[in-house]
Amino acid sequence: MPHTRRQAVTIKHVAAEAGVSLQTVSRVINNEPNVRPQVQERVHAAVAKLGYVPSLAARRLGGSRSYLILALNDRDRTIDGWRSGEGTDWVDQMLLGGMLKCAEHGYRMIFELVDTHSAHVEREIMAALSSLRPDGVILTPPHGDNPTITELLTRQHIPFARIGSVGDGAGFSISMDDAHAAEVATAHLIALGHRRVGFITGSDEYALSGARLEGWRKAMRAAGRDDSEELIGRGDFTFDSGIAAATALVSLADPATAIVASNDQMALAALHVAEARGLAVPRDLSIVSFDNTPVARFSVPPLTAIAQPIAAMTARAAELLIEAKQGKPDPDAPSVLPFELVVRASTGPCDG
Amino acid sequence: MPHTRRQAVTIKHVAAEAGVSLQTVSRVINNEPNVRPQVQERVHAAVAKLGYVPSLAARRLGGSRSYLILALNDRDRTIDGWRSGEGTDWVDQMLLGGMLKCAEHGYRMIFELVDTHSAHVEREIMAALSSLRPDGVILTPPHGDNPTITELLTRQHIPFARIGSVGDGAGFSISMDDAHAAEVATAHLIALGHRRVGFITGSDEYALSGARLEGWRKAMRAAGRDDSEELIGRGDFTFDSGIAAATALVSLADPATAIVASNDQMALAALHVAEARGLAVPRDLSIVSFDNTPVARFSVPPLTAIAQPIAAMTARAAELLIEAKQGKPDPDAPSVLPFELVVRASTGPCDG
DNA sequence: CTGAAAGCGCTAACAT
DNA sequence: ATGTTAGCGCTTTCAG
Repeated sequence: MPHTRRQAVTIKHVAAEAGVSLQTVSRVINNEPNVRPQVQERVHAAVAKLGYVPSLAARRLGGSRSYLILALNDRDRTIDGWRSGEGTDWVDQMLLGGMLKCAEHGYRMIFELVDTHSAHVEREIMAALSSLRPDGVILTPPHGDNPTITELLTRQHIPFARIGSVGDGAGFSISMDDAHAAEVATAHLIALGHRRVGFITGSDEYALSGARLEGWRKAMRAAGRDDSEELIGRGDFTFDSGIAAATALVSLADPATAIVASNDQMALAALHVAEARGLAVPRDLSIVSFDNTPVARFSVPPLTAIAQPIAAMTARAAELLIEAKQGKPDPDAPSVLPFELVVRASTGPCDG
Repeated sequence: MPHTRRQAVTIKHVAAEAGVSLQTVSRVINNEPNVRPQVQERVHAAVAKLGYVPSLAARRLGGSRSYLILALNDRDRTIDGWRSGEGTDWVDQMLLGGMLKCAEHGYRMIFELVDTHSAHVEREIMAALSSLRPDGVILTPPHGDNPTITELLTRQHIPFARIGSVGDGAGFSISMDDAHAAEVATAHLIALGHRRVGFITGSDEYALSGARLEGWRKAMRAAGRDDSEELIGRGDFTFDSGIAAATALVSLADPATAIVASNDQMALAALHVAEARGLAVPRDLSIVSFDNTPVARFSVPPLTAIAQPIAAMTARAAELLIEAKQGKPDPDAPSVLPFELVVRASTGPCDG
């Protein structure tokens, strides 16, 4: 095995080639001021000629930046999604938005799974922070709502972005308007003539669950419809909880003719309940879901759904974190990105 | 902004706490010999007490290992998959297998997109190598079959693994038995009574495309069936190419009653052609696909498919690369991992 | 079995 | 506007 310890071409080689000092090369590659255009030119030429690319490790060790953004996802949920092979593409959309945005700025995104529920969250995260020293951290739901995590990051003075977490507090809040999305979904059903629109909530562990419920309430009230508790099914994002909630909603004395489910899995459960009960979708029961994961388009019928801008949110998160390290002032408002209601075949006029 | 340059707890602190030299701590955390159990004990205690975790950057800079495995995927194909939102979960399965295996060994997997077709592949890859100095590289199809890439890595003396690339040559070859899988898929159809089984190939850019075709041939011949050119549709993994190929196969004077498609997209195209022609699936046309991405289970009818062990292959790749750095001898045979034929509703008895 | 010294490639702080 | 110096936190030599 050859000596792989030494790097082929280092800043020294570039400095020699351009006939300047190390420092000047460093200044040029970091776009710092106080270098004459002519010297810049020469350095750039040397860089190109030698194919020089700075060592991430050396930059991190010598300087105050690591050029690393750490994305933290929930371990169990993520692994379950992967194992199921059902195409929950949260991670893919994050990579699409986050990795590409990082690359634009010469940063890299590193992906890590941590267990929100574990007593060792702190230790797990501290280990990642110590090892990597990332310039910023992206928290995905439900991590952004976990005070143990946000406080740890605050204490460590590491900038972080909370995706899908709407409360204010430390860190950038990046979300879509969940309440408004639920309102739009519900209004869509009301406009189709539905009077009894049920709602299936997500897990309380997620702040957005409450926001979505509020949106449904607002739309129902605005239309003068009943928004009493019996129309609210308590779910936790799992298929099974969707079955229970949907069953209750269609079993009411005055049953729901439409359901808004807080994610695709629970909407699929509603579809399943409809079939078991001999209810045609959308004729007898209309369904709208949240998330718009790939299954939404392949179910029978395909689901009308609220699409979350996951890629856009992650890209924005990366951007804010990178700018924060560059000393740009924080934005004065939370970033709220546009969602989309994708209308498919699971919603139709009320038959009742 | 506080001074974030200094690490909270370094090897020095551990050494002081344990009353030994830096070196001894280093030996202990790297499981090197020549440390008395008693001293090890003390060091471990100090590590635990202080919550010490070594800095990746410093390890890479000081030593000869980076504890980084770089996974290289095809840029266009990957981004298209993400944007389409159709749930191609190649990347997820890679992360499932690769990230978790890396984590087991204290390594990290970094994910990077490079454009196989670009004239700048070399530059793109060299940039990643210079910046990261990974201990190993995982090439996914079609990178493993691209000599520009494999030669570059060989020249740089960086261990690499080729996933889904069967030729021998430098680097670990990790694959499933594509030929045998095609044979099993074809035999499944023959056993159902099909005589005219068509085959839709993948792009020639992928070595596995040829292997799959050979498997089909072998099964057809073994059963005494016609394996002439007219039963072979040339595809390139795209939906459109699948439409053309499937159309030709069902339009033969003696039409195919079953089709093996080299991926799910082309199988969906065959499904589409069947519907347009008024052919019921599986009654009039049976279809088997390769890949078993999430769409395969959500199509109507769901597709019988060959499932690739992507997670297992990536895990194996990571394992071999890590062992290579640790000086373990290379395995004498390529790693061939088991595939699975998942039987769903798109295949049935021949009606002809 | 253990320790001391040197240096990895870069940036920060301080000259000039 | 540029160069010099001193580390960053670790591993690799080399001495004991």
